Amino acid sequence: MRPSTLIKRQKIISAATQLFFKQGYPETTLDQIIEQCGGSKQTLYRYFGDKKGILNEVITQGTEEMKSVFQFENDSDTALIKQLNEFGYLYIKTLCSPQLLNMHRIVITESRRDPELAEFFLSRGPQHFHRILTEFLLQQAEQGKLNINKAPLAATRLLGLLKGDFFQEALVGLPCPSEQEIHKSAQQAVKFFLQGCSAPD
Amino acid sequence: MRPSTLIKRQKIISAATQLFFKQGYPETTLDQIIEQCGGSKQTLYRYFGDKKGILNEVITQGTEEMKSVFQFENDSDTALIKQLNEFGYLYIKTLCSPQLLNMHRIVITESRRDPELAEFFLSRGPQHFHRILTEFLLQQAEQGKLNINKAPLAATRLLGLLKGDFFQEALVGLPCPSEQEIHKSAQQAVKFFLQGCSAPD
DNA sequence: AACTTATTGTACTGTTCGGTACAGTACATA
DNA sequence: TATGTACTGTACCGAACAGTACAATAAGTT
Repeated sequence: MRPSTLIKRQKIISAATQLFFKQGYPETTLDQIIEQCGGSKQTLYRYFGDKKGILNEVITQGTEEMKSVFQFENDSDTALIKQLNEFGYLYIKTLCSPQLLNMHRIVITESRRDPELAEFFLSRGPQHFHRILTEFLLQQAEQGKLNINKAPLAATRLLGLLKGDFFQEALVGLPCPSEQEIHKSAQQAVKFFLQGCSAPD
Repeated sequence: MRPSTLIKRQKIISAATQLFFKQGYPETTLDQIIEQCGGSKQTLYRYFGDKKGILNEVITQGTEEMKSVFQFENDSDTALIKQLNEFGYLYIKTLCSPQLLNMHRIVITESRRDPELAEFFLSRGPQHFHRILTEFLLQQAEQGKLNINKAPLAATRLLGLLKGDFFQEALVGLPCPSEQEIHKSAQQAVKFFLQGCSAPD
């Protein structure tokens, strides 16, 4: 494969990503994609087979980017609550970002036709946050800083509290919360979470 | 308006509801609706104007039904935790029912074109639960059975915990939880909630 | 340069589907 | 039984759009 081919391929994906996330998947026509990135429809079919092939690539790359959003510091000096607050903030912010909201919407719609898409998206996107949070909580519990005996369940609790405030509303198109609101909401949810953890499961 | 007209109208709505919730809104054609309930396309346009007019009616009636799902007993003898457990169970069950999931999906997709649809659906559907829970919590707090000073926020917390386990996954098409799982999940969430309430906001 | 392979642009196909036109039929009311 | 209104069935229109055919052209390779 020529290097120019790879560049072109990436251009198509970028254009498609932009359009899918702005207008939605069924609303975006192949001609629009081409108009944006140049080239010919024929090329598009050569690279991706069909329209859904493009979508798969868009979701793949989109979720890939998400993974780099957050990592817990392995710094045992930083206070637990501070780390959780930071995590909560980034979680809400990411989940309510136009990009992830649109990906969610597309997956919700298209998963009917392609159930694998849903699992793929979930495990790479939202569940990624669950995994790293679980790992962190487990580690904190082992160090005696946190009183939980089922880390995955505890992670679900915290994520639920964090999602609770805005996610459902944002998904149906209500305006996203401001930075300040996200910060405040994350802090309150974390506080509530830690209080809830004070008794055994 | 003749009585037969009302019956016919209702038949169309029922057929549309069934098809929309089974296949989705864009996937359902007007001809399919007619095939199911008899009559003519012309009648359909006479009653509802266009396809979106049918959808509005479907959402209206669908949310209306939901309101009758749950009411707190005004029985101060029944234990708080028992009432919350029952509420939690019905909340998860309703939210993860095929009917409400499909309504959610449709609203998520269509709200782009019709933002009012989202607000309409939210306030009649999901936020209805928030309202009655808030009212109940307020009442319990006044009776000194619960230590909260911001009932709406507390309601958001509990609903977040309840949603947390299954909602996001169910929305993208993963299999719905069993009765048992819902029961267990509701109980655990309620317990966590009450623990979290033990400190002031 | 000669040759091969990848790419482009344009035009086209086939189909789906919301919406309309219209002629004919049931139905209610008087 | 006469008359106007509501309904039905069928056929059609027009637009949108995924996907294809193909001839012309650019880009690599030797």
